[in-house]
Amino acid sequence: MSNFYVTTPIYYVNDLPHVGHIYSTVVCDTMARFHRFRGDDVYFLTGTDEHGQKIQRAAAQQGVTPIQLADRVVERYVELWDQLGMTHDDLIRTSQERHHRAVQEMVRRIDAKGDFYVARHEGWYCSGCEAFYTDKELTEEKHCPVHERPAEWEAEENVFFRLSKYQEALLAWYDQDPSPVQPRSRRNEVRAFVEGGLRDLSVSRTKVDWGVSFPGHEGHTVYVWLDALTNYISALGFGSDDTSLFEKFWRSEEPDDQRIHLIGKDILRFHAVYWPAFLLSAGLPLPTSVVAHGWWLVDEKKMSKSVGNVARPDHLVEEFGADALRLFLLRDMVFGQDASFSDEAFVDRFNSDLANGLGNTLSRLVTLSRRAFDGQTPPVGTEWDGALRQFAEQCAGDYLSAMEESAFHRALEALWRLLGETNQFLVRNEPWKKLKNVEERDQVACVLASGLEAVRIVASALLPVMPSTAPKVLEGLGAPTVGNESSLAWGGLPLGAELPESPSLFPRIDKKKYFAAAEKQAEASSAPPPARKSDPDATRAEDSPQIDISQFAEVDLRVADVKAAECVPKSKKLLRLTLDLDGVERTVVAGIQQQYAPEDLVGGQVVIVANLKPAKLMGIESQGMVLAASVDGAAVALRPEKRVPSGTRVR
RNA sequence: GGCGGUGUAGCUCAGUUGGUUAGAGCGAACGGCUCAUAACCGUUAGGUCAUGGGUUCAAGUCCCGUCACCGCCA
Repeated sequence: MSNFYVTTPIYYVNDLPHVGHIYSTVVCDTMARFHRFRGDDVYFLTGTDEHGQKIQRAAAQQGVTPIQLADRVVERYVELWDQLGMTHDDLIRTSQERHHRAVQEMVRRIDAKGDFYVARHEGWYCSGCEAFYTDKELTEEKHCPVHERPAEWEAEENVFFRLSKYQEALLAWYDQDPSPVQPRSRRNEVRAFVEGGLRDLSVSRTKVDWGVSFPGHEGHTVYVWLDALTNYISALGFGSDDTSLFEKFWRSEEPDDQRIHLIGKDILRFHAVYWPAFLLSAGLPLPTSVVAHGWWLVDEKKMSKSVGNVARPDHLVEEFGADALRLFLLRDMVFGQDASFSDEAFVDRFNSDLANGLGNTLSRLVTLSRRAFDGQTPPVGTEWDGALRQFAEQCAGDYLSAMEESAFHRALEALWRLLGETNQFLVRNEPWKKLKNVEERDQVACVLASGLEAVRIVASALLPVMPSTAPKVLEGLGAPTVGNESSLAWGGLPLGAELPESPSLFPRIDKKKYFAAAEKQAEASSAPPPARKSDPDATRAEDSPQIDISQFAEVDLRVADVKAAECVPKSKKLLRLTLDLDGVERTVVAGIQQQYAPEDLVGGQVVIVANLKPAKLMGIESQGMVLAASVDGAAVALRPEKRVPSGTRVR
């Protein structure tokens, strides 16, 4: 038995929870449950990242305090994790006092090591990124390359961390075998970055009040990443009076103990470069692995079509249960890679794996056994089928090794291979033809017991993945509803046990009906599709400050005909549109190239803000702005339901 | 521009240290069966393994070039 510590990223409270957050947390929860299943001592942490200028500003805009804003979003996370059956041991919030203390302790340790110095720093600053940019990195208009809004020239006297000092130590760390940075392609990426030379890192801010105050530097707060990363140990009591968890899950040096940070690939650098450097400086152990997973992508094109993405993940949960979503997320993504999220894929997976696979196999076995053995599993003394047993042992072994490698898709594949084999086994033996034949009773018992046993093993292995329905399957088999690794061994099925009438655990989804209904609902509520990335627009409508009608009237919205459209060279996002506005030609640049091809728009109509000050984008003057719903950064253009004269006012 | 990755059946992906007719699941078609949730079982799907060249007795699997997409960096 070893200590197993696993963490999700801490989620920024600027953003409401979406598939990406759900996925990270589901993966960690599954890992945590799997390790408990194996008998490890597990600590599973999730949390929220609440500091920074972005939150400060968003709160000010909404007329609330930062902590009020954070509380509101955290509440949503708590509800969601509850709904999804997450078993985290703690949820750390960076606004908590225990966290502040730990961050300050971290700062003191790094300081004691002599790894801080003060320097004046001047440059283009983007508050969205909370980072400085060089001239070259900005766009021609001095806009932030990420947020595409103006960067501000700022000067600060900052505390710097001697990151460059740790270059060699980091490279040596990456080169351990197995590498602590997973998957391998990510390790290479990080290694290349570090090899290219590290610049010291500015780790204090004077423009941000909403943060951890920097010990010894009045008016400075700690850089958000130094602050945020420390959550992984602050939650364990680092810097507090009680460091028992910290000693056990972070400081222990047992070779089998693990400290795993599961992260999205976008925050790899912070976790694989900055965080280990901070820890090295502070004289603390490093994580044993930093595992980066891919993104769930939403296929925009399918979104409004008859089949595709019409429902949000939370609707899927409401309708089909958290376990179905958990299975889908783990089974349909090759771990580490990107995958596309569509509810068509979800429904297909549900029907083929849960309804037809697990549910139906359970159902046919239970019915047969109840009929043959008077409502019970086959009698005590029944022999097992050797071939099926061997097959099951092979699959269970594959499952275990795949789970250890976080290869969830392969682990699940192994279980469904066993279900497939079980169905073939039944057809080969045709027990239903032998029910009435007394002479063949032993053989029927052997076949049914072995079939039930195979399903029992599958259900036991599913406990970490489908924590609320796997026990129901086990219950349906008359087997114990809890389990550990030894439950995967052949022969655990109670013989001669009462077998409840099989309930339909996973009723097949009628795909046509489902999509017809879902589409109607989507139209009615115009539910936004699942979000993917953090998005400043993802705040709730009721959070926006109110304006009066005259303010609205200042905005001149007009319908315009699209005469021509072309991609802006060298831009991934921008389209140059030539519009006709009541006979007057206008050029408008719109950031919708990823969702619309030029030919999708030409001949149609769009709504524009007609009295917007012209602005140059990629060297083209844009005389207006196309209105579009921003769904997590992806544009859905607003277009009149029917054609109206060009220049018609919108109000 | 530099570095790295990917490109295999309609879809999602496996393909070990190069070796007989390139695989799985899903979807589709046909047949079978009837215990079961219109399920289940069997058969079929004829894919230039992105592309051009090279090494080899033999290459999806190694080498070089090209194209496309993606990631990191500049």
